[in-house]
Amino acid sequence: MIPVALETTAGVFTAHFSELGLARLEFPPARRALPAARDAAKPRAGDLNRWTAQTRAAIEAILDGRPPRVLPPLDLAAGTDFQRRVWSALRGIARGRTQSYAEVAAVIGRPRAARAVGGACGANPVPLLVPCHRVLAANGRIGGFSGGRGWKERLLGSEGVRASR
DNA sequence: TAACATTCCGCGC
DNA sequence: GCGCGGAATGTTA
Repeated sequence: MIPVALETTAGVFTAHFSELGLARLEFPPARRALPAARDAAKPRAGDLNRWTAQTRAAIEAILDGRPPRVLPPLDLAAGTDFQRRVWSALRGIARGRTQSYAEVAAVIGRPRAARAVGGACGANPVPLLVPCHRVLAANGRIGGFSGGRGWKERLLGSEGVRASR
C-alpha cells in the first residue's frame, strides 16, 4: 500500500492505494502513517497518478454537494463477507437518501443484524466514496460515525439531509 | 469472551 | 413526549 496526501478545501486526507485501487481513506488530520506497510501490493506508477487525481476530484465533488464524475477503483478485499455485503448495500443508497441500520440489515438478508451493520459501517475503510454517512439510527437520529459526528452532519448537509439530533 | 456507529419495550416523569 | 435501564441481537478480533 502507498499512502498519498490529498490536499482539499477541507484539509489533507490520506489515501492508501493497493495494486487494485483505493483501499483506505482517512479524514484530516491524517492519523499516523502506516507502520512501514508491506509493499507487496503496490499500484503501478501510472495507476497511482490516475487514481490519486480521481480520488481527490471525487472528494472535492462530494464536499461540494455534487455527484462525483468518476471514482477510482476500490480495493475492498480486506473486509469479511458480511462487511462487503454491507458496503455494497451502502453504495446502493442514493445521494440525499438515508436508511436506518435495521433497513440495511434487511436489505442484505439479515434483519436482526442491525447492530452488526453498525459495526461494518464503522469498519468501512473508504468513507465518503462508500457512503456510510447515509445510515441513520431507526428514529431518524444521527447515530455514530468513526470520523466524528461533525463529518457525518456535514456530509448529510451537503446532500440536503437533515437528521434529528 | 467482550465490545460495539442498534433496536425495542417498559417505566416514570 | 422524552429519557433512561435493560435485554436481545450478529459480527468481529
